[in-house]
Amino acid sequence: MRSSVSIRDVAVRAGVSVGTVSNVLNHPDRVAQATRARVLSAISDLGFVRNESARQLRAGTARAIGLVVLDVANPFFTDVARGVEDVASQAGHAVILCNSDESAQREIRHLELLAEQRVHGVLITPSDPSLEPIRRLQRRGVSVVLLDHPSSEPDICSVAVDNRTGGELAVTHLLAEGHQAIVMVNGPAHIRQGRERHLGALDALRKANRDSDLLEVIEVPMLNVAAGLRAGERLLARTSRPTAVFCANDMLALGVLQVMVRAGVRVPDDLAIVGYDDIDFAAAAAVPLTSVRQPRQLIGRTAAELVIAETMSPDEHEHQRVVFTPELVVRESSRRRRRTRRPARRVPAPAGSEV
Amino acid sequence: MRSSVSIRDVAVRAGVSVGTVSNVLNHPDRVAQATRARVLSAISDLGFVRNESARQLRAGTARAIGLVVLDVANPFFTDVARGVEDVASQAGHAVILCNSDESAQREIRHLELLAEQRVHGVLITPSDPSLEPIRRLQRRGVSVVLLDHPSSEPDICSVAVDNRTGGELAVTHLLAEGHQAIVMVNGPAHIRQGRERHLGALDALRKANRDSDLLEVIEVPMLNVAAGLRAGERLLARTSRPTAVFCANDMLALGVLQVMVRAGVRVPDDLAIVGYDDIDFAAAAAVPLTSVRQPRQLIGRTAAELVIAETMSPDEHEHQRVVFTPELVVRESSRRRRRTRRPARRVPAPAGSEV
DNA sequence: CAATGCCGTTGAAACGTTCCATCACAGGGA
DNA sequence: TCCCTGTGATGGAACGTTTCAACGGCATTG
Repeated sequence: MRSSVSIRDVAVRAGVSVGTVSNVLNHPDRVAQATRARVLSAISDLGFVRNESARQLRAGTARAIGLVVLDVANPFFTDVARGVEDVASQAGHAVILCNSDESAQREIRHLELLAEQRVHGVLITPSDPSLEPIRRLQRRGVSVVLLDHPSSEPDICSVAVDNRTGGELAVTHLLAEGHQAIVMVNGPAHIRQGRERHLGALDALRKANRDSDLLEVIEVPMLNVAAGLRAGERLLARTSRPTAVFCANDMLALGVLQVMVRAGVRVPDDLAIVGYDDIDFAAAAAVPLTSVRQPRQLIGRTAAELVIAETMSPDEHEHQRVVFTPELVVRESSRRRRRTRRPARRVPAPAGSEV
Repeated sequence: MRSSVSIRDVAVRAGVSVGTVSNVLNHPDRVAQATRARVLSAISDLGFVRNESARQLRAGTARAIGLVVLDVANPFFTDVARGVEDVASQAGHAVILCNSDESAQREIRHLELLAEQRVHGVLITPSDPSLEPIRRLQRRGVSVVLLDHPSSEPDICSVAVDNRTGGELAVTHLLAEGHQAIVMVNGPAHIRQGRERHLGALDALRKANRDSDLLEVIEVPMLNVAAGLRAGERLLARTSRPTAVFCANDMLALGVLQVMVRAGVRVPDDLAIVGYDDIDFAAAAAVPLTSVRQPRQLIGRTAAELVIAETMSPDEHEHQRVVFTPELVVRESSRRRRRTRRPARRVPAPAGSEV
């Protein structure tokens, strides 16, 4: 319990005024060497810890930034978070990590909370397509940077990766491998990333002069492994199966892959799979997963730098729209021509495996 | 910018005193229906958001609990975090998530920060074996619960899984599969979990009347995939290789597995691998990974409940030491007798595969 | 010697809440 | 008529900081 010790107690013990103690804490150069030493020893004697809420109340703003992501369990976001954290802690800011679970309602609650905390800025992957709660926050003077979501309007910073190009890369690759029936396993329609990746997939078809019917979409409610498993089971239960699946992220792809491997469906021979994000686990999957790589940490770093820059000088700040370009990483899960990975392996080539 | 609107502005607009506005916020029953309505509409007109630091300053404590983990990028911890978050948000608390990266120094910095924030309680997986920084926090009246770390002393709550039993389960299983040379890939010595899993492994040897030389230890600096990759390469470079590897967690195991698969080492025939934690990705690995399962979310939930209970009634609180029992999940990565998972597969059985 | 400038320190105001003792008022019972 | 009670509203104190104008003392300068 020890009713917590305040700056006043320290002042009494050191025989100085509270103002001086505060100066020792915040402007050590303003106070004489001897006094400073006295105050510091009083601080350590009493075990004084500055009360951040009081500091904040006076200062008007917290030394923290909020980070709202769709799902912390997704390694993509933890990597982004790592980038954010690096930059933020460099600048002396704490990071408050929130999970919206792709729910607009939870997003609103978290933003409310961050507003009450008077955070400096917020980095957010929006769940609510209207961006309305975010606007409200902005109107209150909080700098906001959209994460993994390009801004359509010019009055807000954003850091994103070109999802449309990513989707196009993935499907162009599958077409080049000769696939004629592709299913895209996508998240809920209000998740913009998925919508854009889908548009990119359609671009790929168009550019290859293929009919857009070639691509069918299966929508799942969440972007995690469990949803991937269910999608895989749905695919398995069908009478006519596609020859390739493009998943909106790696978690879904790993789920689908797991179902296929268990059911004895050969990947990629019977079914090719392409994921998105290239999380670390993609390379270690049952069949190493082809995926679209995004510069995860860099996204986080850039976003954090933007938000900090904006809070430093809100007036001359120019809103930026940073877009990174994704990159296709081809691995075994989508290679028609199978590499003889394991020396002992001598499997009769399935029909149609010649490219 | 809109210099933020305070409770006072609301009061003026609604034609009441600040006390009344505060009552509307905190004790709505105390204020008459009509007044309440007037105040509420003033609040929404002005877009008032309560200043949490002011509230906190007055109340003396934040509505938040801190969660310090070794590595957010480890799915084990994100699952634990999910459990914590569920319980905490139920109780109206925010969760401040910190990453110690297994570094005692970062741990200290984070605890310092949490102390400044006057959090209600802290859940922590300690990096610093001395627990000294944690003691300091306790002395200041913050409730602490050790996470994934049994407490040796009776004056602190802890929630853990019996690591020693887990280690024993893993190695007993490997011995039963006939392995004669086992390597344990372990994290740094100051990480208690790893030390205990190692002790359990030795228990298994003893109970089977085997010589303890049978188990060799490779120590790596971190418990992540990258470290696992390096460990795998070290193993690969050796002239005499073990027949089985037990990794201190799944991230390491996935790293080792990836190296082996790439190098054409057959798993489990040439090298069996057992991991620890049974993260979701373990089942989806190149060769589905045998692992020791821990009740991840439950650990988080229990710890959060304990810390909240302790902060509610610090005096009559009985410190508890909760220990869960782990469970071995056997998958293909350690099964001597290979199941014919893929119909096409007909691999000549390697010598000694008959159990 | 007076004026000036600098350094280190002080004391009080302010930040936005919550809490609490107090008060105004209306209605009911004696 | 007076007193009592209960309901709602009020005003100010308190929480622990930071900031800032003011001040005293000392050295320097004219």
